[in-house]
Amino acid sequence: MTNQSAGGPPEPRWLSDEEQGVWRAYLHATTLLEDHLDRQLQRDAGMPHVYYGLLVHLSQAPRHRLRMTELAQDAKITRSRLSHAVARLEKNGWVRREECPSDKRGQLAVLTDEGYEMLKRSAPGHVAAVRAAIFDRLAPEQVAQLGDICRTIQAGLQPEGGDLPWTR
Amino acid sequence: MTNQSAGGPPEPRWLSDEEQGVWRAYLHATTLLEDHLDRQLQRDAGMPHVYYGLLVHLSQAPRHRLRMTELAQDAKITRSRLSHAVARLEKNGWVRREECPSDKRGQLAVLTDEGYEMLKRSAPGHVAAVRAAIFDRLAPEQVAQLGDICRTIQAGLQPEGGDLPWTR
DNA sequence: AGTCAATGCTTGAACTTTCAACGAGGCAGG
DNA sequence: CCTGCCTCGTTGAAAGTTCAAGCATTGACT
Repeated sequence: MTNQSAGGPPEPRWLSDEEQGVWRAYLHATTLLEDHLDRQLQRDAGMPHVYYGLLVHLSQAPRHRLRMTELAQDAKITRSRLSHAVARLEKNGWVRREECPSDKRGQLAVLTDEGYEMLKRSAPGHVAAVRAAIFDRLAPEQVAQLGDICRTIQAGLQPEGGDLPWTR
Repeated sequence: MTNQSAGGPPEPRWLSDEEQGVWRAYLHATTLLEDHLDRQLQRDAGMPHVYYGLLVHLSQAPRHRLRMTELAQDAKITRSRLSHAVARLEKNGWVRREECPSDKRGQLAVLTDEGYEMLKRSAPGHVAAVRAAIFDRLAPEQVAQLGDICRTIQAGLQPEGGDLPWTR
């Protein structure tokens, strides 16, 4: 009898006590982890976690290069943010820009050899940090559960229909 | 035979394929969600998600007031960040600072009536967004699983021993 | 070819976060 | 009371992010 009354604005469906608890735990866990990894990488690799992720994506791409827009999509960040980030990484000598042969508007972000070396140096420490924070703490079922949960959430937020908001 | 060889540095324990997949899914889900909620709140409440969280914490505190350090701990952010944030929220008229009667160094962050009203206005929309992204998509067992997982991760990252890094 | 909307990426300004340094007050020991 | 150290919270500058606007190219339509 508490929802869906007639007159005014619909009573919002509040979170149950359990849901509130889960939401709080989620927020705390994710902010603590983000923070932790950001610090770890800032210390050991001289860049924030997002930037590191960009290098990782490039290192996994065919010739260590990716169109800007594609990289932005892969990393789930805006093109604007990527532009600034690549500018910074370029100053560090870890990434280089190249013109796209097939589209004169396009740019390719290319992982330099130096960037690749840096990645090889810092990867073990980073993996260890991720492992220590997550995979060494969770039971195998939990890892699988986390995967399913994240994939579900992700799917709900992805504008899968093709109406990409990466134009932002 | 791939780990723990004798000579050089210990071969790092890389992530298995499944672990990599889960980690990727985690990163994507959390960044998309953060992004989504940040935008939702920026649009509907004129502030980022973290700032909204501060108001929520204050609204749940005894007399709508909290010591700065305590608020920072609750929200899992640094005191410096909080200082800047409160300055901004003060400009908006949603928070006010008060001297702490028992400790002259201390400051209390107080939620103003205006801030409380703003919270009441924007809460329904925010809850709806959280619900739409998470609780309406996950099965009840998954919600429980997510809670356990997050609490485990959180516990591993909390400097529970009393060596608080909130001094930062 | 000529037009016009859409795409690819960049830019600068405003805002937020981090980092290191600081001033002020508390607290303990002499 | 004085000294030295710790905690509370703030500050300014540097770094990162967002937002809206902008230029160049492309693609479709005529």
